[in-house]
Amino acid sequence: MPRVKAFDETETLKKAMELFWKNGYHATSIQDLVNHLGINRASIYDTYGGKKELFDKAFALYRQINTNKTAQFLNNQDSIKKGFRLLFDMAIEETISDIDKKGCFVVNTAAELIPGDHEIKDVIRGNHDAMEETFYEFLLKGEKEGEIPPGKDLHAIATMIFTLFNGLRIIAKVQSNPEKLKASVDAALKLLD
Amino acid sequence: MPRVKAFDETETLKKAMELFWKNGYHATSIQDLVNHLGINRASIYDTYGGKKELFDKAFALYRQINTNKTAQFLNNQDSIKKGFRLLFDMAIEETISDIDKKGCFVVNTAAELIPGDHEIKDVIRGNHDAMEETFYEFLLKGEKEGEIPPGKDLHAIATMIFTLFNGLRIIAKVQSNPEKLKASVDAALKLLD
DNA sequence: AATATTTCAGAATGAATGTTCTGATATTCG
DNA sequence: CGAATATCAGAACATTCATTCTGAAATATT
Repeated sequence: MPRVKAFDETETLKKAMELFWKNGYHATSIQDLVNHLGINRASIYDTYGGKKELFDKAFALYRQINTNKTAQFLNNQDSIKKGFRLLFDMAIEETISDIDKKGCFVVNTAAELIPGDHEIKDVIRGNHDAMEETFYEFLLKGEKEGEIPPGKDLHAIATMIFTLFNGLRIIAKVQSNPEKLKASVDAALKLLD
Repeated sequence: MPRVKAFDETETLKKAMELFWKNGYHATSIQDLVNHLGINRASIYDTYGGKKELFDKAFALYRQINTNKTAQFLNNQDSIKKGFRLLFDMAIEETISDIDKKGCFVVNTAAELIPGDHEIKDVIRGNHDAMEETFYEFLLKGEKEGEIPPGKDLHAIATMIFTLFNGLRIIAKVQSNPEKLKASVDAALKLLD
């Protein structure tokens, strides 16, 4: 019977994710992947297909981890305003303290591969919709529980918060002062008063 | 005496700008440039240096055009809120109606070349600072003229508006419904009431 | 007309790219 | 053990890449 698979497929995929996340699709070569994944060149092709297939799988893994983590984090928050502030502060700190300045993989990919890649647009829009829905549900909960006064356009606010979130991930790649960004988040969250 | 230069250096640079803007740095090859600029391969090297030098010059041209255009536009606006709304609506429409979905060259470049390119970060931060200062001055004028009530943290609001602006340029690459984004801008501008 | 310089088309170069192949080694199960 | 499969190192391949070179044609000034 066969020799069993020696490396953890998901674990190795995570390494590929890190590399694509950091350098983007085009600037990551198969040789880079061979060097960092720790598995053989042929095994990459056997296990994941080609470079594009590997990227797609790594990108899907990121989205899954990211959306789950965000939804789960917000679900554990009592206060809506505090919850958003914490979520944003974490994102800011994450990018600013990251030596690699990876930012957000989804944002990076949208910027790099649209319009060149024809299928990625729908994938990313799906991710956006899911994130925005999470934000909206969270806002709705705040309205029901009385933390957010009634009568606000929560859909528009959810879109605006998500858009701001995307902007932060870009700006944080360049901005070294987290306090500046946090102050802008505070300003935005006044909309919930 | 010599044959005089036959092509307009800036005009050709604009074509290079369009190409890099659309496809990014890595996905644009010298061959692509030869095809689109309409000048000879050797002339590219003679006139602009190599690929990276050409990119840097094209990127600088974009930033110059863009910051000037923005400052000039805001200076011609009477109402602060209307001015921002118009600016944002224009940016949204520009990206959504663009077949090439180029978005914003600065945002794209930040996403693609940070952290790989060591010098681009400072260049982009400089651009951010200039844009944010323009926004702040515009807000300050609104406060002085009484359109914006006093006591607001205009620096934080300028950062927040600029961050939102960046987010819009990314989201608009994926979002086909401009009204959704405009509604989120309206929500954000309530901060100025 | 003679000269100097630009621009040209396209070949040449050498390195890097993604992908496939070869053959050896390791490991599992019957 | 023997058969089957995974993994390996590294060669092989065809393509693309950025860059440089060659030599001819075009155009300006003297």
